[in-house]
Amino acid sequence: MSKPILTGSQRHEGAAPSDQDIYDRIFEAVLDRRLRPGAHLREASLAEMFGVSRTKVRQALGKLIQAGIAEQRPNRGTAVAAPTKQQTRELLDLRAILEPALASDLAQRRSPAHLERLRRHIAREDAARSGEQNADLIRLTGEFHLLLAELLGNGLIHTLLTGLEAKTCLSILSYARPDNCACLPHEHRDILDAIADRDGDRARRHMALHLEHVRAELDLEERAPDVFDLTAALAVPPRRRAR
Amino acid sequence: MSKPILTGSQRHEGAAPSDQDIYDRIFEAVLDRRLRPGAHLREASLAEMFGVSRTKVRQALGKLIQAGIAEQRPNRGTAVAAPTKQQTRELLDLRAILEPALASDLAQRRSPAHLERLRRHIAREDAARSGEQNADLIRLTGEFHLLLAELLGNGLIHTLLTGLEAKTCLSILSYARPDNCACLPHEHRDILDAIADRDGDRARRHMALHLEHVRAELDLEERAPDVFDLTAALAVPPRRRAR
DNA sequence: CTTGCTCATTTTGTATGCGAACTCTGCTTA
DNA sequence: TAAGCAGAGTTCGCATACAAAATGAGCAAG
Repeated sequence: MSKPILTGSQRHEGAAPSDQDIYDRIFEAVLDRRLRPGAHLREASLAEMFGVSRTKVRQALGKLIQAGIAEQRPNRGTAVAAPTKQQTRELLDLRAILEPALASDLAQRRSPAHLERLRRHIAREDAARSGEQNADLIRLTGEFHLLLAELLGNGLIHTLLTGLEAKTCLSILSYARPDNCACLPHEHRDILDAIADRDGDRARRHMALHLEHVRAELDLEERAPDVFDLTAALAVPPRRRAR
Repeated sequence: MSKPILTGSQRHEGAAPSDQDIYDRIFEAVLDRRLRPGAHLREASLAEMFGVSRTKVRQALGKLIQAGIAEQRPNRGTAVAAPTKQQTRELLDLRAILEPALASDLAQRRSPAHLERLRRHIAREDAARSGEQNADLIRLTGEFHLLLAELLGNGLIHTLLTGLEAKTCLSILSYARPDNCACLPHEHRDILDAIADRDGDRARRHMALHLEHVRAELDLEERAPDVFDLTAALAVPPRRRAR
């Protein structure tokens, strides 16, 4: 029964974190790619880290499972979800439907304040890219998509997209090709320019193209697992564990 | 400590229901509009009904809250969510983005088996309509939209749409105009016909039109609540309680 | 050297108990 | 008559306790 390692909520230093706080902390860790697919979420460890009982941790884990961020195997605990290739395709299909439409909508109803926030965001992306701050860059490129939803003012879509972004992180960690480069630097800017011009169709096309490139950087082929040579089959583990 | 009133899971008569079973039961009740917005979900009652402890009920409620189907007020328990007009507009905006695209996609890749299932479903809708089985009709018209997602074979979208459908039920119960008629009978058939013709654009347009009609049947105006006459303000309660 | 078994340890799943917050009812007081 | 207060009763929030299941180590047998 040692002191909690992590501080409580953001508000009061001494307040016990709520289950939502625990949920958010784990969620953020997934977004920042510090938690990899398959990572085991042991209840006792989390309870000690946050300074609460397992009951609260369990509620947070239940919500993560509900959101598709974590997976539960009976009597074997909870782990960060490891999406299949099929699930990854479904995820990208959904984003390909949603986000081009969002970009188009925003282009048509944007305000100068919207534009200013988008410009500031892309400036931060550029700064992180030139400064070689890779962790920041990864986070910022994800948040660009969330910013579009936020500027649209639709909280439901923003929440939905936040979950999709987290799942996308897990898919990327699972299936990124070894030679993957980060997002092409100009793609977010192309979308911004189209929005600035109030050109909905162009914004839609650039977003669709951008998402296609994300997909192209993943290896989503369903290879036939007809390998009887155990050594060859198991020599290269499919990136489950943390390095 | 009486015997559970509701039977356990669908599988084994004597098995204790899991939290997912409890979640599903409440979810179905929302879809069937037997649970109205604001209905109180008392933990002890549910625990007794399902023959489990409050702990499991609490997990199910936590997931319902996460899904946006239930709302929690601190120290005052959990209730079925009562969406605001703003949330209802956001919900319909999202469906207006998603579902026309789904209809279009399905039209382009449909198989004869798909068509057969859609036809059978609409036949059941017609039967319920002519037989005056209103409860069945309401359920079936909702399930039509889920069937499209199911036929597309995208489990993520199907899950998403199931949640949106439940929220739509809650919005309809909250804001349906008093003179609302049910869905126009031909609209689902129009969508089916366009899919049968592999006409993606027509399917998209009919779905968009259908969703606009759903929205038109709701009263989503934000009236200024500047009413100081309490009698007039409270004489017509905004349909919270069960009739 | 491998395979199969047993037992201690760890981890999860569920129920129960206790304290805190809220609601409701009835009494007091102006 | 209406407002305010106090008490009991109810319901929720959380931690703890205990039972069931799985993991891993160690040992014995083939």
